[in-house]
Amino acid sequence: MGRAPCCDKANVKKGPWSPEEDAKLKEFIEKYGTCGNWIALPQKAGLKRCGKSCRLRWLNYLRPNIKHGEFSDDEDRIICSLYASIGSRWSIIAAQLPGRTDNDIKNYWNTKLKKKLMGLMIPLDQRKLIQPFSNSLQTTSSTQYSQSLSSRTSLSQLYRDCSPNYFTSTTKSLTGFESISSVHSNLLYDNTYNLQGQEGLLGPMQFYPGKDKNMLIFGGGATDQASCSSSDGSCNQISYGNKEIKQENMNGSTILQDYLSNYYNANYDPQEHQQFILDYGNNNGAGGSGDQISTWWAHHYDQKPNVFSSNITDQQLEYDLEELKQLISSSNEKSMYNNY
DNA sequence: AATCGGGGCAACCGCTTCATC
DNA sequence: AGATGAAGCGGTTGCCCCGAT
Repeated sequence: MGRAPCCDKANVKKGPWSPEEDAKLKEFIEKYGTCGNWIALPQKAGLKRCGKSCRLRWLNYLRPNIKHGEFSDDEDRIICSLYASIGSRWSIIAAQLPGRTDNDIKNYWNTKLKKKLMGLMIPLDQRKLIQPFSNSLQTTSSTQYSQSLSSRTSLSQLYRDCSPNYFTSTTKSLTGFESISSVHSNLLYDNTYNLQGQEGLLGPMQFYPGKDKNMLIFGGGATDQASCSSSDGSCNQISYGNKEIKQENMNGSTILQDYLSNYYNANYDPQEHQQFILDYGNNNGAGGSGDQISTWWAHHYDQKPNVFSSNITDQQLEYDLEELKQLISSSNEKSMYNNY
């Protein structure tokens, strides 16, 4: 014997609410409140609805200060951070977003945000934005490399691996990983260069040597945060905050090569190494920094590297994308098993 | 113009948690 | 401490809309 139903199912209306029903419910609650009893409310309000249905309609749609429409980037970040920390506790997540309901956030996550996240970190060659320079390189597959990255590391771990001098802190807080912005001024000062491309000056770009010689991180560029001022347009000095950034033109490719040889304490041969480039930042589509670097590299070193792209910006790195992806796939697997 | 399929979202279902007796 | 019922919650469903064919 199951539990007694909360209402007389035969006499309650189901389906979408009419404007008249909305008005009745709103008027009643504004006048008398919920009286602490949703089950009894519909009868008092003259509605042929289940109490649970009234409660849901009020909480998700009718109550004051409900926010509908597009979610902001900030809201996205909060949802992602909390989902990474506590999972699908929608009511708790909703409590951090004034005006949003748990149902709204759940729907948004399931229909848009999840897909948006899963779409990040797709190798550029899969997006058909960069044509591989040589067939042999194409078969060494940045897909394989990115798969091996996914299986062994997270994006934040990758940053730390690749730039051990800068990423000493691995503190993970409730809201996610420490922003890399705090170390950015050092990176900019040491590692910002102008890249001289076939079509002229590409830079300024930042690069960070990888722990693995086959990996080079490029991205961001200083243009997001930096300002360049000069009367003749040569842009020899760039300001970042109060700091002036040293710049050199990498027109002969020797500076990068020298820098990397020095960094690795060994002769560095770009044709042997650096077949994989992680391009990060918010301009890594066609014509973006990864595309430009790939072209630049090909021009100077006679081979086109595989570019592994992440649409992630420093501010967005408050949650761990790879962990989120794992969470998403594991929850998908779980619901798949539940169907059997 | 009709049909189809996918996406988005409101609403429902049923399980869990909480409060009260 | 256990029983009961209401509220809360998350997963799922089903309808509507819109774009593609």
